[in-house]
Amino acid sequence: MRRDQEVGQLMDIDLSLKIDADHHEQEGNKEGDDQYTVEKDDHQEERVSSEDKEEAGIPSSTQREDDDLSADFTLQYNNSKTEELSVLQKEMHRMKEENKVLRKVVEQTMKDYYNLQMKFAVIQQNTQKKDPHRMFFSLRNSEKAAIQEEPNWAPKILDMNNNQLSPPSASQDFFKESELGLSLRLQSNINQTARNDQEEKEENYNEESGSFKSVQNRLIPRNNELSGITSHVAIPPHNRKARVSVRARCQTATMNDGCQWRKYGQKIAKGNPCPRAYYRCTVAPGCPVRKQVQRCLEDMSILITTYEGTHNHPLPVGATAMASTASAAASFVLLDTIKEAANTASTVTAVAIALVSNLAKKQQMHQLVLASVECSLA
DNA sequence: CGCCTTTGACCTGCGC
DNA sequence: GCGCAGGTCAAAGGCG
Repeated sequence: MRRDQEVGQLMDIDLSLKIDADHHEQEGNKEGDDQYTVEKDDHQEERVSSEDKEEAGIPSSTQREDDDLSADFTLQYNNSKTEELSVLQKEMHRMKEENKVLRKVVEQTMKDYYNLQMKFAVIQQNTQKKDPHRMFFSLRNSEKAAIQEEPNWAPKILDMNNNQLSPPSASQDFFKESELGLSLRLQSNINQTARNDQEEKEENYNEESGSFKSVQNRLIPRNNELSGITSHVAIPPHNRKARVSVRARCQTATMNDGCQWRKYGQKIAKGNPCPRAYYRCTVAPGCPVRKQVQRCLEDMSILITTYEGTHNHPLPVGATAMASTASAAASFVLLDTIKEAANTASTVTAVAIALVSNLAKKQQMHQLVLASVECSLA
């Protein structure tokens, strides 16, 4: 019901976008017409002025020189007006072309949205069949890929969800174009009964062990597959601290997430020569939030940041603004535990999204941030 | 001087 | 119980 409202809101947004685009086009045409009208008016005025001059019937015998000058002036005036008219007509033509392009973009966006809606419905049905507590959704901001991948897109995601790993081909297909892609997933591990028990035990074991390596191993394929943002939030069983890990391309030692951190330790983890740094939140005294930062073994440019705990203070402005994204995403889901986990992940999710946003602004889409958010058990 | 990083020691949980 | 690995503590030193 609430998701329907969200979808409805999205639809409203898209519809308004279309309306706006249409409106713009109309406005553009109207503006063009207006310009044309103005031009016609100018011409009429011009003609009227000429006629007025002719009708004025000024004596010609003694003022031939003045008449010649006046004729030259009128000729120049007409030439400049003609040039101006042609420039304006070109401008109008250009604007019409621009409107066509914009219209296509809007139509593409609408198609994209419609496809996403269909996919969401399919995913919803599948997840409800498999496990009523496992929610899953994906949002994408793209113009072409969604339509191109239409037939197999949702099943791929579901396979990825169930098997943790997905075929490499899926990764290339998923974002084969260097476009901005956003993918956000919420997943509940509570009362999981769909899969066989052994598989569940193994997965829970990996998560419960708190092993960074296990988390990392699960994340690598997923992020290779998504050249955008991947947020994966797994809700721990009751009375467990949510742990959120983020993968992002970052050249600096640590990601700026809006909070203030104090380093309190460093370790060489087994299986990764890169040292793991331990940080504690120092925004407020006694804040229990900690984070671990480590370079990815497979790709040193990727920084893996793992957050643990919930802030006992309001987030700084930068972090708060970014935090809204995951919280909004969490509102899709009714389970409070999922919301809680999303709030835990909110800052880091938002950081990744902000990074992507900045890169997009700078038109550096080929350097898309790879980010992944995952809640595992503490 | 206060805050931060570094780093070795210590604690804890888990598997065997 | 022992060993291993992850996580934390706290002293020492650096920096502004």
